[in-house]
Amino acid sequence: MTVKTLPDQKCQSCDKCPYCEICLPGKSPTSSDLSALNNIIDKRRGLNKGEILYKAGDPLLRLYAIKSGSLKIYSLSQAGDEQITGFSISGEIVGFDAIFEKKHKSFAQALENTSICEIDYAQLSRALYRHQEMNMRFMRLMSQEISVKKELLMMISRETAPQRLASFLLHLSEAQTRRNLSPDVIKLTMTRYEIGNCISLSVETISRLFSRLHDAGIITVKGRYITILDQVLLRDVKNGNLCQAAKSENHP
Amino acid sequence: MTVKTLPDQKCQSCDKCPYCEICLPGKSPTSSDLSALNNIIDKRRGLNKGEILYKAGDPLLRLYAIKSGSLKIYSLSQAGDEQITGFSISGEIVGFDAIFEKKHKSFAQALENTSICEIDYAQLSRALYRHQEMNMRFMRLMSQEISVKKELLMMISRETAPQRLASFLLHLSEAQTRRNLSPDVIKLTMTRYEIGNCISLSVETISRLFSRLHDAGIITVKGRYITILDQVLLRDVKNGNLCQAAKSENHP
DNA sequence: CGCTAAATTGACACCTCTCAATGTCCGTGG
DNA sequence: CCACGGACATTGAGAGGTGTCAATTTAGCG
Repeated sequence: MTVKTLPDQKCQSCDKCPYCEICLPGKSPTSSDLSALNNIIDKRRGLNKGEILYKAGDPLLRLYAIKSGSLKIYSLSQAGDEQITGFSISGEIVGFDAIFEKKHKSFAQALENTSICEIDYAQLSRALYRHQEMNMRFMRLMSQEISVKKELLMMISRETAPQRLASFLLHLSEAQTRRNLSPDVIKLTMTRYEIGNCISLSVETISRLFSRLHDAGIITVKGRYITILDQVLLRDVKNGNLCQAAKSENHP
Repeated sequence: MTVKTLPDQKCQSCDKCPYCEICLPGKSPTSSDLSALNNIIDKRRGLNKGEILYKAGDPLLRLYAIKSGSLKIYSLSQAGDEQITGFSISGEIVGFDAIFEKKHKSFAQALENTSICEIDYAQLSRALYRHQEMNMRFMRLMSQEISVKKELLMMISRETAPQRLASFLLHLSEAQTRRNLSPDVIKLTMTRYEIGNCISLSVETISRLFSRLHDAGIITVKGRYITILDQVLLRDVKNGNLCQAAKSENHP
C-alpha cells in the first residue's frame, strides 16, 4: 500500500489545537500546564488506514490523542471475532482502559489515514503529579468514558434496531456539532459491518434500516455519506416512534 | 419498615479493612497514604434495603466505598424505566461517572441492608494531589470500571441468553472468590427482574434459564440461593455449548 | 477495466419477548 | 400459630423482530 501523506494540521502545540476543549475539558488550561503537556507529547505520528495502533496485551507505554481521522476500538472474543466497543474521532484520547493493569485491554485500528499525538504514559504520570488541574482533567475524561459506555449499554440493551441506528447517527451528528462541523452531513468512516458490530445488529439489518430511513424521507444515503434531512423525525425514531415497515405508508 | 441494625464490621480504619486490596488495588499502601485516606473517610453510614444512596443529577459531594451489602447502579430512560448498568458489592467504590460533570449520572440503591464508607470528594481531590500513589490507585479503579463496562457490553451484544446468564453467574462466583468466599454458593441479592434488566433479558427468560441449568444438573436453585454444581459445565454454557432445550437429552 | 470487498434485497427460521395464568415465598396482622 | 395479601417466580402459548443464508448489485481500487 502506498503511504499517503497525512494532512499537515500545523498543530504543533496544544494551545493552538482546535480540539483543546474536547481533549482536555474544563476551564482553559494555564500556560504552565499546557507547556508541561507539550513537553511530553510527540505530535508527529501518522497512521495509515487499517494500521493498528495498539493491541490487547501490549504494555501501556502511551495514551493517544487523535488529531484527525478516526479509530475503531475493539476487543476479541475467545472465538476470535471482534467486538467493537466504540469509535474515536478527533479530539478524543484513547487507551484509558490500559491503566488498570498497565496493559492495553483493547485493540485500536485506524479506519482512515489518521494523525495522532502520542502521550508518554510514564512522563504523563509524573506531569499529573505536578499539575493538579491537569490531573483532574484526565480524571474527568475517564469519568466521561465510563458514562459513555453506560449509555452505549443502555442503548444496546433497551432499544430496538431502528432506535439504535438513530441513536448512532445522532451521536455522530452531535460529535460533529461539537467540532463546529455540519450536524447533517455525515461521512461514515466505518463499514456497515462495523456499525452493526458496534450497536449489535447484523449488516443486513443496518442496510435495511438505512433503506427504511431513506424511504421515510429522514435521511439520504450515498455510499458512506449520510445526510440527515429531518433531525426531528430522526429523534422521533430514536424515541421509539419508528417508521413502521414500509407497508403502512398510509397510516390510518 | 423497621430499621434493622446493620452488622458492625469493626472496621474503623482502612488498613484493617478486609477489602483493602479490592478497594485500592496495587501494592500495599504506605501508612502515610492510608492515614490520609482515613482522615477523609467517614466509615459509619448504613443504608436500609431499598434506600437510595444518590440520584442522577445530584451534585457530586462524595464517592462511596461499600463495606458490606450490595447496590444496584442504574439509569432512567426518557420513558422513565430503569436500566441497570451493574451491581456493586463489598470492596467496590461507586460514583466515578459523576466526576466528569460533578453530577451523578446514575442512581444507586441498596439491594439489602448495606454499610458504606463516605469519601468526601473535595477532600479526596486535595489528598490525591499530595499522595501520588493514592492518585494512581484511583485512576486504576476508573480504568478498571471502563474495562468492566466494555466486558458487559461485549457480553450483552455477542452472547445468547444462556451465555449471558452463565457469564453473570460466573462473574458473581469470581467476585466471591476474590473475597475468600465460596465460589459455588451464591446468594442473589437482586430479583430475577433486576438480573434480566442488567443483562438485557426478560424475567421469564431468566426463570426458564435457571430451570434449564437446573435440569442439566449444572446448578441448584432455591429461591435466591444458587449453588453451582459444575463450574466446568457452566463455563461450557458461557462458551456457547449451551444445554439445548430439554428435548435433546439424548444427543446423537 | 476487471477484481474483490462492501452493500443491498429477499425468504425463512428461531430465539426471545409479550401476554396470561398459576404457584411460591415472606412479612403482616388477626 | 395460622391465614391472608402482595410481590416475586415459574410455566405455557403465541407472535414478531432480527439473524442467517443466499443471490445480486454496487462501489472501491489497483
